[in-house]
Amino acid sequence: MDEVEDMATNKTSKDLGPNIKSETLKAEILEAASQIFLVGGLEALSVRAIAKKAKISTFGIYSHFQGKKGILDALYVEGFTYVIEALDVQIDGVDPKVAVFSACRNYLGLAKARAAHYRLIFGEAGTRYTPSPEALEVGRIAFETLIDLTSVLIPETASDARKRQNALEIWAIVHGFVCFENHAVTKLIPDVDWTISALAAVERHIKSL
Amino acid sequence: MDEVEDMATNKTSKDLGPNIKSETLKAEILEAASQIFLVGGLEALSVRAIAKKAKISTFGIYSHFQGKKGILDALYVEGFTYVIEALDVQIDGVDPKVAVFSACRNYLGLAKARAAHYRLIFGEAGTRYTPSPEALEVGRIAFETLIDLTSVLIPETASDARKRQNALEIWAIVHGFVCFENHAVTKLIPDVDWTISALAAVERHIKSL
DNA sequence: CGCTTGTTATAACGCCGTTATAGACCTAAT
DNA sequence: ATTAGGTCTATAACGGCGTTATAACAAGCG
Repeated sequence: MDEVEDMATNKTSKDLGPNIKSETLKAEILEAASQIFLVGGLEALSVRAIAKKAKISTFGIYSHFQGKKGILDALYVEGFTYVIEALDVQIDGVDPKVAVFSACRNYLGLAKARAAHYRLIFGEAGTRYTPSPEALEVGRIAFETLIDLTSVLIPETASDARKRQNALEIWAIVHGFVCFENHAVTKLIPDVDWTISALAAVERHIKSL
Repeated sequence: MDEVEDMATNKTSKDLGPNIKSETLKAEILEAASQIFLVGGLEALSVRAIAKKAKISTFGIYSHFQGKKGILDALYVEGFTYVIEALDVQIDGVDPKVAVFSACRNYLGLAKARAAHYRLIFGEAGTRYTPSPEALEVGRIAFETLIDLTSVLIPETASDARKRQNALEIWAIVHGFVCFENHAVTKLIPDVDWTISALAAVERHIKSL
């Protein structure tokens, strides 16, 4: 009896082992990719560089992530996850304007601290990369989160289209200023505090509501 | 006397010939690049593709444009030149709001008709491409043109910083909506007329002035 | 004609993402 | 213990990229 149970336990343990190892390795690969991306951006993110940092061969990128696109999808999800986190501010019992301002500040901070992620989710890779449906879903959730947040600024009776337009307007303003801060032409404008400028534009918008 | 003049003329003619031929070839190379770019964007714009379309070897890209960067600089200049043209609307004797609206419509149209140029001037190539000082100058001129145009909306006594902020706000709005129209997530929103949405946002901004 | 200089086609270089091949390892059956 | 089959993965190769080196060609001069 003891021998039979012993063999069964060993077999169960061995079945779980590879799965855990595979998930751990996948996480290590993604961590390596994130670190390279954070410092060197898309240009530094080659499968050879990731494989080297994760101490595997390039083949591992394909078996665990189905290739570079899988890596980009994971980073895209990371990028929009950061956006969702930035928008996660206290709404209840807080002045709506203060809440939205706080979120915008978070967003501007994220765009700076995670510049590569930000550029990725805004299409730096161009037509060479199309996000997966799963990645797009996280983006959609982020947008819904933005709509919910910014809706506190307008009457609850407003239509869905109105709420969406309001969210898009605020997003356009903030995103626009993020772009100017990094744009080859506008970043050369002297004596501009881009955060202050962006928040001033948001304030103007809020006052117009 | 006639023979001396004849030889001098021949020598002058021969000196001019190569220069004209070089400029013509440079223009043909750039035309080939523009056509490839217009249809296939940055991804299709390889030196081999340009060389093939211009019926030269890749070496010609280097001797005439000092490499791919020179091509990108020329396209960057083209991109901002289109922007300047879009902003070139009648101001005198026209309602300021109508003038700005007209320019915004032009801008939105340009962003659609010249999508690859637009993406290039807004950084699609990322850190792999840095515009030359000459290219940046055209961008600066475009921005100055935008400031001049949008200043008709505010009092002449406004400070330069105020005029600049106003221009940035309108630019952020319009650019933001251009981005959403093409963004993998937001472009999936059903039943959105992006031009109408963008112009509505601009109108809200103008009313807030 | 031979030599020198300038121009340019073409192959090679090192990089890229990806795939094919070979090798290593494990398991089951005999 | 040996063999066969399956799975995983390192590594080389493939075809593309931007760029440079090499060889070939053309023009000019003595």
